[in-house]
Amino acid sequence: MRFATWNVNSVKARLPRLLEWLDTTKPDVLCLQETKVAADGFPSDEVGELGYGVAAYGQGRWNGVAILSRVGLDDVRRGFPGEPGYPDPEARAIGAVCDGIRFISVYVPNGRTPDDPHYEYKLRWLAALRDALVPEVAAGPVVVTGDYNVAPTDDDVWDPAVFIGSTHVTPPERAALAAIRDVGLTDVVARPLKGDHPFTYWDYRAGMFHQNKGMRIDLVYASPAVAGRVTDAVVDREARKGKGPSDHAPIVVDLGD
DNA sequence: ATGCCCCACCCAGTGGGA
Repeated sequence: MRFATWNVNSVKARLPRLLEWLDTTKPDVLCLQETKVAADGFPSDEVGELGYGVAAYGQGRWNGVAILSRVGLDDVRRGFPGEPGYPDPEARAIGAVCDGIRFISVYVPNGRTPDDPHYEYKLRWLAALRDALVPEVAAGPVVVTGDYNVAPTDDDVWDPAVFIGSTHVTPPERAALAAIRDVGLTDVVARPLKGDHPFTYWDYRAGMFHQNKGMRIDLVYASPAVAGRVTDAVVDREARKGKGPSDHAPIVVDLGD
């Protein structure tokens, strides 16, 4: 099985790139984030022509997550028990069982700045996700993947000095990630196609991609039954090139039997 | 060259992203 995660930064703006990528990469399951579209506006027909079913959770202009699968989409769940809102619920998590594995596509709140109320919201959201994952990990194979908006270590940003005082690297955010791993999930670190760091995000501005000044903030957290099947994991930086890319690259993971 | 910000709102400039 091949699965992937991709923050597409608007599924409508990215549709030509998404369809081309699906046609060449052929993942069985794709977890999407920042679809930025209500569920009834999702381009289900277009991806359906490539053989994919869709489970989408969207709210319009902001956020939005989805799972595409050509190996089934069972027991779809939007959000999770105890998920906080700001104050209303936001479309940041969707789960479904595909070929025996529960995939959960997550778009963690950005946090903005450490003194912003959105930062505290981000920490509450991560803590609630951790609690909600305990029974999921006990229930069966699970993959929790998406845009976590946290760089797990200083090696996961292009220059730690630049990020002092910023979100994405603070000890409480990293502790929240560690607490999620501690429920029994492994960080499946992808290999980079270029350079030493498997960055997944590069700012559109100032030629950051071309200088490989990126961050590893898109993560694949897998339970032991899945992590033990991983034969390859790669950041597809080719998808960050060319005309009209997302600012995030997909991560593609292959599983053996 | 991989090549120097983009998205949705909806037409103009604004808020959000990380």
